[in-house]
This record gives sequence, C-alpha cells and structure tokens, in this order.
Amino acid sequence: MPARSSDGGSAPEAPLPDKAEDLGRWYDEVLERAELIDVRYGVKGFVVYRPNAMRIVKRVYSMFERELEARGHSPMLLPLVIPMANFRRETEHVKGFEDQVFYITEAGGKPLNEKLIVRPTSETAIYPMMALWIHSYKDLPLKLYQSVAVYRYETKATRPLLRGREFLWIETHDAFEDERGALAQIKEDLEVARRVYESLGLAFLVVEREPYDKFPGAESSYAYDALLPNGTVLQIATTHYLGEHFTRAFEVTFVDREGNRRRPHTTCFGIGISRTLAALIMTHGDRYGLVLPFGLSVHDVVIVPIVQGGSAEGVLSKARRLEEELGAAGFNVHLDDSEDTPGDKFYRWEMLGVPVRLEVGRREVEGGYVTLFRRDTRERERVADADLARRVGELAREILDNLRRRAWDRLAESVADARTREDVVRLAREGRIIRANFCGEEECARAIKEETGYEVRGRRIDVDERPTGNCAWCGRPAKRVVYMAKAY
RNA sequence: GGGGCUGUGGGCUAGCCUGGUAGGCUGCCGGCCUUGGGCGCCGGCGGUCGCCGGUUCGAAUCCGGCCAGCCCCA
Repeated sequence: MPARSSDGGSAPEAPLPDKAEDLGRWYDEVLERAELIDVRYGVKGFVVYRPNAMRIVKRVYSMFERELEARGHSPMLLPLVIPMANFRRETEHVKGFEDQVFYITEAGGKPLNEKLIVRPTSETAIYPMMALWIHSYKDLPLKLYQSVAVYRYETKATRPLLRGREFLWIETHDAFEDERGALAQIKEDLEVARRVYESLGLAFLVVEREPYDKFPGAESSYAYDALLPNGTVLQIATTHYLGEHFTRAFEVTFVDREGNRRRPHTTCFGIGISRTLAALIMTHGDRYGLVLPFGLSVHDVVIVPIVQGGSAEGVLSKARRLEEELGAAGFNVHLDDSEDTPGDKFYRWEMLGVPVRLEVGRREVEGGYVTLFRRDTRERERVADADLARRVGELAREILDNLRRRAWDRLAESVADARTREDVVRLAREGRIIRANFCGEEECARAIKEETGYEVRGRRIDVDERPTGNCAWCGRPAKRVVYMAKAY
C-alpha cells in the first residue's frame, strides 16, 4: 500500500461502478452499499426502507408537510381500504385504475359481503366524507393532506423507489367554492413543489399534461418531471384540477352566500416521496455514493479524529471542542470516535452523502487549523480554527448551490429542438430531451412512442413557449410546444 | 404482457457441462498493532446451495413447476 499525502496524491479506489456508464447498475449498488433499500423482502414490487433511507424520507416528508401546512392544509388519515361500491362511483376514475388495484375479497376464512379495495389513491375514500363535512360556503376551502403509502398492481417492470406496487407519497384533497379557487390552488401546489425541489437541488420541467394523459377523472393535470442523469425523466409530483367530477359523483354540495346549492370544485396533489428519494440519489450521487445537501443526510458534518501513537488526547479534545462548537452553531454534527480506521470512516460517511467532513490529527492540533473535506467536489481545504463555524455555514449554501447548478446545467444541455420527424428520431436516439411543435393529437403521440420510445410529456407552464411552425412529427398545424422524453 | 439471464454463509463468487467431502475473497466476532483513504498479523463464527416436486443408492449439480431479482422488447 503506497503512502498517500493527505491533500491529494493518487485517487482512492471508488467503491461503485461508473455512474455515467451504467446508471442502472450504479443505482442498484448504491441502494445496497449505502444500506438504503433491501430488495430481498420477496414480494414483487415491495421493498424494505432501511434506516438510512427512512431518515431521508422523513426529512423530505417534513419539508413538504411544512410547506403545505403553512398554506392552510391540515393533516388527516384515511383508511387503507375503500368499499368497492365507493370506488366504482366515478366512471373515468375507475377505468383509469381498476386494472391495477388490489382487491380484498376474503377475511377470516370467509368471503366478504362487502368487497374492499386497497387504496391506489384516496379520492374515493375521502369524497363520501366530504359529503358529510361540507354544507356551507363557510366550510370552504377545505384543504387536507395525508402522508401514506398507496398500492398499485404495476404490470410494468418494478424498480426500487422508481416504480413499486407500494410507494410513499403525500396526497392532498382540497375543495373550493368555484373554479377560480381551485385553479389558484393548482398554482399554489406548483409553488410548494418548486420550493422543496429547489431546496433539494433537483432539476425539473413543470408541464401541463396532454388532455389524453390526464389523471383519471381530472379536467387538467400538471406535473413535475425530474431529470435523471441518463436523460430519462421521472414524474415526481402531479396536481390535478378535478372540476366537479368527484363532487358530482359523490353528491357533495354546499349552500353559497346567495343561498344557492352548488358543487365544490376540487383539486388533488400527489407528491411522490419514494420517487423524490430516487431522484435525489441519482441526480447528485457519484462513484463514492450519495451526495446530499445539508439537512438531508444523517449528519451535516462528521469529525474524524486521526489518532496516532501518543497524539490521542490532544486530537480527541480538539475534536470534541469542534463538535461542541458546531453543535452550538446549529449544525447536525457527529464525532466518529469509533475504533475503525480513518480510511474506513472516510469511505462510509462519503457513501452516506454527509456533506462536510472534518479531519483532525496531530498536524491540525499543532497548526491551529482543521482539514475540511466537502463531499460534492471531494476537495479538501484548510480552515483556521477561528473561521470554522463561519466556513461551514457558507458551505451549507455553496454545496446546495453547486448541486442545483450541476443538475440544471445538465438539463439545459440535454434539451434540444426538433423541427422534423428525422430530428425527433435522431435526438431520441441520442437520448436528448426534445422540445418540438406539436399538433396535440393522441394518435401522433402514440406513433412517437411506438417509433422512438419517447413520450410527449406536455407543455411547460413556467415559461411561455409558442409554436413557430407545424407539428414536428406529422406536419399538421401545431397547437403548442411540448417536451418529449424517455420516462420512467 | 413477450423474450432472455441469474439465484450457493450478511455481500461478491468457485463448484454445475461430466451427480458422491460445498472452496475462496469480503464481512462479522475475539486478540495484538505508532490506524493521515477500506492498515497489518493471529484465531474464530457463519451455508437445509431460492422454494416445491421428480429421476437416482446418492442432487448445489440432471428434469419439471413455482417464486424473486436483473436485462431487452410491446
């Protein structure tokens, strides 16, 4: 084993496959090496979230919950099971979901009189309750959310966190006096998602889905598609304007200020927590494991004391002092004084994505400084003892900014314009995200999917883009500019 | 939904073709060690070979079914 200097020298051996070369293999391995997900439960589409994953999940949950509650949402919890009769009340909704629901038809060794379904989403659970709760305009708006798992019998290949038969999400169910209130809620939902996804450093497209691609039972659907490093996109959140579809089917009415009986207009907002975790892992991670911003990893800062013969006391007391100082400054700091060797600790904390590591040995004690390692760039720097808390505070911002910028740069580099069918085919082969004029016809989208594997994801709503020619695929007049991508 | 590949201590794997004692690396436990990128040395623990059935005196190995994971294609 050749000796290495502490500030550079030959690159240490990376524990994971090359992410750019084989994202799928990298992903499977990081899930296991970082002890995030265990796929060995033995039921297709169901996985175990281990503590290292669950800690991140809980933090992501609370980020969204805080934003939702700050905007007037209240927590609730609906049952997992839904009476079959309720599930069948909204026709389009049933059609959209029935081939992927789990049915409970038997219990206690006997057939159930009233068959149940396991929620694939909870509209049909909550609307019968809304009918009981809503009487007057004074009961509106009603804004509720729950943080739960939902169940869908996926027939496509399942993938841990990306597509499971059980997945974690937040769902809101909101009711308003009129369309205007509901549409304002859609905007608010998109703002909630934007704020959280930006603080996670993710890059995304915000789109309105094409009419044939709406949520079953919705008037219109809007989505956040995160970009993954292999050029595919992943829907991580969707919000839907439901109009009166569900309040009609479930006979929800209220009396307005003028004494007229009307139906509330409703919305629902689904935030994919499992998928957000997947996007975090894949967007930021590298060959050494997870890379996470402050506030998400198990710790913000770990201190690794480097004890050599005779140096133990000075080194450990300095390490303890730093731990106390950074803790008092509000950082989630951990002194790793376990028996493992420093190199072992380096690898393990890097695998978990801890954003900052401090190395404290004899040299740091004698020199009055700390060797600071930042996970995102994997660079070391010396920081004078007196500057440490300030510098760590700067890094909280710098690291997030850097992660976010890298993600957005990748998105910007990936998007390419297609004017002709040949362009679409070629750019799809190159794995780019395609921006193109589009006629809006479902058959055209289907043909694109068949020939290129690409899906029309919709038109961006965060920027104003007008079509400047004919549909890139069929040549008919274009209705809008859409984005096409390979999607999970 | 269709096709392919794979399943052996916690992880990675050898053995399978050609049936007969499950071998290695890693990890884990204990001890020693002047531990700056998975440090070194010594000792130890851990496997009904995915599950069910069949063939056979005998199955990790051959045959069938099922389950799970991965890859490709609707």
